[in-house]
Amino acid sequence: MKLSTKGRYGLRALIDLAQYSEKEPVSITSIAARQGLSERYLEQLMSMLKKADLIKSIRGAGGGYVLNKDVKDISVGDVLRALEGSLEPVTCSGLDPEEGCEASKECVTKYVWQRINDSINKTVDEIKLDQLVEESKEIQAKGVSPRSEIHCKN
Amino acid sequence: MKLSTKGRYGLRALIDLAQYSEKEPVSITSIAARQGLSERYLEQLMSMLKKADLIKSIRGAGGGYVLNKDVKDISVGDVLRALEGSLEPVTCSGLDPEEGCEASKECVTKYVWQRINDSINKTVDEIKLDQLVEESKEIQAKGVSPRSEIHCKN
DNA sequence: GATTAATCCTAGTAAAATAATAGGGTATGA
DNA sequence: TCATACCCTATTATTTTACTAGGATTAATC
Repeated sequence: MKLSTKGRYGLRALIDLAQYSEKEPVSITSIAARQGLSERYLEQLMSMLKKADLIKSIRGAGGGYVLNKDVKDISVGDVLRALEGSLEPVTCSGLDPEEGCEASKECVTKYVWQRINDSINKTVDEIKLDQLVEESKEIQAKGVSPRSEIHCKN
Repeated sequence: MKLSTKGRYGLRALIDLAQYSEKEPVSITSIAARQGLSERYLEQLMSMLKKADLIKSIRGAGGGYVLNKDVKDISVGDVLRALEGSLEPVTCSGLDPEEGCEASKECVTKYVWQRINDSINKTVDEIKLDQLVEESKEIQAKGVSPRSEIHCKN
């Protein structure tokens, strides 16, 4: 039940982007440098966020990315689902009656998976990007490692 | 964010065990046959459930496993944590202030991981084994595939 | 128009985790 | 003594993850 680096790095990257893209587009290079991530890997994550219409890109010199929605209209759930795919704890749980596995009728555990799925989605959809950006600004205002060499692995 | 077969098979196995162990110990062989699981793999899962004190074993001929607690005192959370380890969505999230990663102070996302963790645990701890056993009996009473050849992969 | 700074797209690959399989040992009832 | 069952550890095949790499396209600037 672990998130992959896609979800972890991607959420951090998007918070960073939200924080720095108010005046001009933010390049992958700059996000990667601030967050201590591989540029090439981050590129792929940004591509996924773009496909999910959370960000848009400006190509060419001076280009980069900007948000495609207001920070308050992007939830952590939107971000994680874009990067991780469905957050369902199982793949063939028959949560969707159309796509359920063939043993769905006699499946006792499917309600368990359904409830876990619902609670995860509810939780991540309640948290919006603006809250996290605010928090990030506060932490930086307090002067905690403005140019930290320590990078979180999450 | 997927559960492994450990959690999925193990929960099913424990529901099966709870249902059939009222009169006598239930062997791995019989659970594996009913649930369509590998005996050898299931053996490892049962060992984990035993280490977590959820079940106890009776060795030798006629032996098998029985529950070590009342069905109403075993939660899905107990089972999944025994099999999957912590259900935290990240490993070094600094959720525990003692063990947190070194970038913990400046970590914006840790509250997100904390909230996901809390909601998952709350959900799985609310569901007790007795509910699932009841439901399983009902399904079987309705005559849904009493000796089904179709086995759920979850 | 050339250069440079960017995103874009696909493929490949090393490492880690997962899901089993396998072999042999120990206990116990008939 | 034999068959049935749990016990414990090691090995292995497969899958997934987390990158790395190459090269194409776009656009601003010199």
